[in-house]
Amino acid sequence: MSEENIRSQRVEKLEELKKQGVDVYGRAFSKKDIALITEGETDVKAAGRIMAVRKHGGSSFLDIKDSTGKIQLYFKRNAVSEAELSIFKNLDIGDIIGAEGDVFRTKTGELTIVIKHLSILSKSLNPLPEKWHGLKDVEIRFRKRYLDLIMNSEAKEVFNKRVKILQYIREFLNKRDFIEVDTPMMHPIAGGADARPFITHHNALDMNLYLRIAPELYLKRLLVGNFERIYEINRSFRNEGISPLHNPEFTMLELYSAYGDCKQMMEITESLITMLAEKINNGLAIEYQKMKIDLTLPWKMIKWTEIFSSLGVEDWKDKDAIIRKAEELGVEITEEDKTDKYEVLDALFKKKIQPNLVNPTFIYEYPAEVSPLAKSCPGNPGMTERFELFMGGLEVANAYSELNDPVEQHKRFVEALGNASGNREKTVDEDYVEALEYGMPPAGGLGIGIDRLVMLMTDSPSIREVIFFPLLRQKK
RNA sequence: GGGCCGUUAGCUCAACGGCAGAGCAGGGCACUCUUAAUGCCAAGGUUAGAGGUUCAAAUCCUCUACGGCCUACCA
Repeated sequence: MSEENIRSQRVEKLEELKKQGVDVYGRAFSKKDIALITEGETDVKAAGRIMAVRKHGGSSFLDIKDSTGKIQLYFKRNAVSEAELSIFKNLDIGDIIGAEGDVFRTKTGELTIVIKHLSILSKSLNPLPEKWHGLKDVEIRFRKRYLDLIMNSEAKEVFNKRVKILQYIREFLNKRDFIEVDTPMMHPIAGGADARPFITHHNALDMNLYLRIAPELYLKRLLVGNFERIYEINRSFRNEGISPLHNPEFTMLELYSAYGDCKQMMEITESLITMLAEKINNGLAIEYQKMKIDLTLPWKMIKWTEIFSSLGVEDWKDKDAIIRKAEELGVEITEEDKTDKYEVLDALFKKKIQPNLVNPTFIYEYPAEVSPLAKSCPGNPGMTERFELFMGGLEVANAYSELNDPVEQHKRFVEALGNASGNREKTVDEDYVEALEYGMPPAGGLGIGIDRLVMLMTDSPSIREVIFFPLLRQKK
């Protein structure tokens, strides 16, 4: 049976019902959530999508599902009106119906509503995927996520958890007197991260704009404006490769606490993530892709420079020594990367260290040259008060004491222009520096990748599994 | 960007050089406590698309599209 034939058969049923005066795409229906329905209730109204039908002549059973659960309906031909019998005859799996009746248990113990009244609330013209095996084709799962959500309870569960994680984060931060703000997503200068931006154009103003790659510089302008504890759960956009860890648009939490610092951010990170693990996974032991992760506090801390000395690099500033070590360890370095010691260090770290960071680990004190927005360590201007958090081999957070010295900031921006790796367009955000010149309080700032956090909390191997509609090429 | 793998009915999968098949869904018939309901009947295909090799191609080759993984890129 071709798809077109199935559809036209269903259209015929729809026309048949319309002819009988049935409103096939119904109206408001005050239903009780299926999960709340209990044995013995009378005249209960339930509504949902038909997931299965088992007909036995005059007696039939239907399974319907709403957002809270699934329940069986018992349809007896002689218990309803002629009009309702006609509706029943023209039903298909996938249709959304409303039913009213009494609740009992069948011989086999299944909670069931005997239908007294039946209405159709939405006719489904396309067939649902197979009831037993569900929908497996990943391409269809991502392109038609609604089908994935209808058919695969694991997928639904992942997104339920995502929703809750966002909700718990807001509760947590609000309780700590942070307020949620929203800042522009269209920036005249792309700043706050080193990433290739998407470019767009405003016609009336005839100006190019960049979709934000990070909200950081706007949030810190708010610190200048006397907002002291702020956060934004933001969508940011980076015009780079797509991978199981990267989607062009992704969700990040950024928060800033005036008069705080890097250390305070560490405490918030630990409290926030352990709180989430306890609420989402009922404890501090989680499993990610067969890795057992223990979130028990305190978390491990490793100084950034120690990573490299532990690998046997005596002086991390000695580029040739690092390259030699990388080659010795079998880490391939492209010729282009060899021109920049941070690229080599980064390659070494990503290949040899990061995969082993299973239990949460703070790597701290990063070089200023790769941290242009972070405050230097006292007495050690080359290094910054900054950490990144890794767990399950994934980078999940990045935080620092915010650089609030405008002269120093300007200098760092200019230096970053020179260091700009690859073919990034770089511009010094003079407007941001000017804001700092009015005085920004010392502050701690923290960024957490929400998508990756959701991956960890739901044991999802790919970022596409935790984003409702991941970007895919257009289907031709 | 490069490499490897995949794409067969609406869905889940067989067939792997010799007539393209099954289960589910859909249609018909029977059946008033079933739950992957059951039994019987009938239907459903440009094997992702294009080209090539061959007596013969879903199957081998080339290209294209889309997807997945790896890699590259990535503060």
